[in-house]
Amino acid sequence: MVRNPAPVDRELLARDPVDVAPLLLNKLLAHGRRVGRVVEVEAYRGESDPASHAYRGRTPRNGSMFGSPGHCYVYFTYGMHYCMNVVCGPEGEARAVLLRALEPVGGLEDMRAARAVGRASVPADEELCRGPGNLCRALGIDRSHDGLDLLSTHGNPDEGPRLLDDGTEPPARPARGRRVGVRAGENLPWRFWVPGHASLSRTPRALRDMKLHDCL
DNA sequence: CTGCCGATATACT
DNA sequence: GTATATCGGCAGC
Repeated sequence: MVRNPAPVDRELLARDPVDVAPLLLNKLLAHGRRVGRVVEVEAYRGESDPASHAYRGRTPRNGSMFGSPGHCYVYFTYGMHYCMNVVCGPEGEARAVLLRALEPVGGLEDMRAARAVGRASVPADEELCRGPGNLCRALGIDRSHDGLDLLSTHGNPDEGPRLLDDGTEPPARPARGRRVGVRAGENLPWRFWVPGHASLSRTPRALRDMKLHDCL
């Protein structure tokens, strides 16, 4: 039974991202009419994680990761892509969960239009939010949203990205494995996903086969 | 399906 | 100058 979507509980996020990450699976990310269900995430452990943007401390780019749980960290990378994180706890330790893939569930027309720009063809529905850069493109998320609170409307219900819970439970046994595209800390099993989902990000076969184990 | 390559801004050595 | 929490197009299965 699916309830009316409500903001994700901030207490859920105010913990270590390795614990929070699998609990974000099946939550919703909404931006205006565009809505996607989270199916793949990665945890980054701030200044104690060599793969984290916060490993060498605070900079103008990563400042929002040092903010409070429930806010977002949006960064620009490879000269052309935005990626989005949910800031976790403990407060001020720059820990966060990267959203890597969503299943499109609303506003598909707007997603297709956004993803078609500069491309030869419109992606298939299951590919619209497949990958951390693609999901930001599909939902229209960029650096202007960096640092915003994902759990509060601030009186503007139609402005900014939101993290919602419609009552769908996280998978009982999420898949777990190494993170994608990182060198430092490459063996840490801090990526979590919905097993077998059609909208998972494209990852090298080596990484998929390196799936360590299922958990929970 | 898989892998390789180039695009292109920003951070860091 | 080098690396990067990436992606699309294309070649070869």
